[in-house]
Amino acid sequence: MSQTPRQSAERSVPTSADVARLAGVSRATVSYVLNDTASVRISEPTRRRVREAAEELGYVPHAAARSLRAGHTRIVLLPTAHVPIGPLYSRFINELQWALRRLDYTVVQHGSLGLDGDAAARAWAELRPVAVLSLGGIALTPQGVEVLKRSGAKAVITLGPQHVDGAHSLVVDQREIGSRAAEHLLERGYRRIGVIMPEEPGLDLFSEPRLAGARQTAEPAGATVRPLPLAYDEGAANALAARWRGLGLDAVYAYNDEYAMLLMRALQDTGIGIPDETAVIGADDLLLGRLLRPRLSTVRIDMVTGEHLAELVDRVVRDPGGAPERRDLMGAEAVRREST
Amino acid sequence: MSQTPRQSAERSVPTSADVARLAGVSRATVSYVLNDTASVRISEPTRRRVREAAEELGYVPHAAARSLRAGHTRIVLLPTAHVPIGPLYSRFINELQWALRRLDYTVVQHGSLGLDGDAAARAWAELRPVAVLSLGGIALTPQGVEVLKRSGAKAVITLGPQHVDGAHSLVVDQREIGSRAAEHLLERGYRRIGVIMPEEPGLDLFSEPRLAGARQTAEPAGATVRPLPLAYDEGAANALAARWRGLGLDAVYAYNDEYAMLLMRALQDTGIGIPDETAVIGADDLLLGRLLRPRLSTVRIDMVTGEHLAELVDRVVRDPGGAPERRDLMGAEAVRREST
DNA sequence: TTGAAAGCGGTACCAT
DNA sequence: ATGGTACCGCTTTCAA
Repeated sequence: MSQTPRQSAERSVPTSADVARLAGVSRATVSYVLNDTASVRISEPTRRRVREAAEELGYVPHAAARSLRAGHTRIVLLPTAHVPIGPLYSRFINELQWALRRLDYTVVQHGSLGLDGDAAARAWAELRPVAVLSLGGIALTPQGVEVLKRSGAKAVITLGPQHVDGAHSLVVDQREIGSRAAEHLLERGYRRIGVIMPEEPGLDLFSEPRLAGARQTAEPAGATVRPLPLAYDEGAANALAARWRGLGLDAVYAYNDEYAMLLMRALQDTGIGIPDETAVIGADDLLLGRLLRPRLSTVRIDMVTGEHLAELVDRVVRDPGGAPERRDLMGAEAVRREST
Repeated sequence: MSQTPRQSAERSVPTSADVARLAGVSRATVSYVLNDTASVRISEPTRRRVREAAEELGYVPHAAARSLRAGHTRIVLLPTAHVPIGPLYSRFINELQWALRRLDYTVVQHGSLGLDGDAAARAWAELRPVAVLSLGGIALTPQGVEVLKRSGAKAVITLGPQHVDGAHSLVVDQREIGSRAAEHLLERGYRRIGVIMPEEPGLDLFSEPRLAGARQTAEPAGATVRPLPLAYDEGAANALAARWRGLGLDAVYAYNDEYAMLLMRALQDTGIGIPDETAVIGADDLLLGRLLRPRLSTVRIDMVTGEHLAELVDRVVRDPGGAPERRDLMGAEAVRREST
């Protein structure tokens, strides 16, 4: 009774050598059996002995040792931005992770903690990822790409506003969204357009190009575009609403549906009629927009799905030389409801 | 011109041996210099030569080789549930990741893809994580914990509804939330309480205990509690609203603010007065609740922060024998606005 | 101050 | 059908 109750108290992690010893075979044989190596025939009794020994010891292979020997990993590195960005985006990331898991990759999220692009790339390269998938906002320079590729990355894929030299870069242009919003407002006859610019740090990566898109579309048509900074907070919205009439705007593109809801409420509380006095359009087509009164017009964004992107990663990993994808990654389309 | 333009075209990843060769020193010296090993003095000229050689070759150490040698990793494994669960939760996860990064851990998200608890634990153990942090909903059995600990995990921490044998488990009780909501409704004099149960798969992990909490509090006080399944979708909400009066309820706890908004809109469209005919309370204290009319009463949830949890992980890793944390991890408090 | 060498845990080639 | 063994890249005694 005073003895070790179970072998589970053993303090050492069993290795394949332990399994081999217990089964009375060599480490090679253990490896063959446990990996079902096709190129070698092992007798059924031996297989059983090995399996039982492994089971009994609770043997678990050591991923690092394995990939050291193999010379490559199945790690897909996902550099992560610090800011959490909306329900749409986090759903996308989640989807992506699961799709990658399903393809048997190990997903490593890796924030770069204020390291500059190249130092970050070096830190990532230490893990010898087979692929790096950089999703917007993360600096990745051509040199960084070089480092990663030299360290064995088969696929370096960026998803962002511009092409990155050396990487397989999917250009997703946020300007499209602002452009569709502006286009819609113009069609409805509005000419003095405000554009909400979230003050939350990190979002400028999205808001700036959206503003630019709105400008590109509106200004040539003779409309004016005015950026309006706004924090995601009731007080800020009320303050903006209080000076609204002085701004002389007849419409506003509110970055996304959440900011639109915030602003719309403040405007309504100030007695500003929507859409009569000011039209409001959001983006993302969230359910909440349909629940507002008036129902919120919005820009629906069709992003590439996580599944699709995971497949792309896999394809590039298998055939790094393949031609870069050139599909459109994002479609955007205005949806008229009642607020415009 | 037809030659290799830069050394970057070399196909092999430089190792510390390459650096040693170029610097004219041994691999040991390279290791000493690059790691600033304190226990050994290397002359300044040598240091420089090594550093320059490393720089020139673009040397990046191999994390797997290092941790194989070291016998341990800095990996914190985060088993991930498939379902994305609300803005609060994803913010929490994000915070946690960053806090762990700041403490120099490598965060690996790992979905278990339909493996059962023990098989999943085995898969996780392959990575030899120094810590495993299981956040609710992920099955982790006592045997799984054993496997992980034997594989070298210093900390196996679970955050969930119940204690897991062998793990350092932080019990966070979702019932508290339902209980606070019910308590608030009772205080305001309501007695026939509906509880919205999201139909989205995965959320039952949260909604069931919240319902149980509401029951525990309401029924002893002579109130009735009626669960009401609802999909996150306008049509479903309208259908529920259409049969609302037949249900004979005077109040409803709507799982969280988002479902509350959905339901409230449908009830209002049906001409049901809030709170006069039916009171509504949500949970999570999202901004959107304050933007509704009437303003939405809610249950504010004070979860442990990501930073705090990361510190706990670090503490347990450093001192695995330490006494289990016993702080309350979640506070919940009803916030009255206008909908109750 | 520096170098030689053992060894971490697997895998796969070459013998037997 | 199985075993011996070199090797993946790095760290860390131990000697010189």
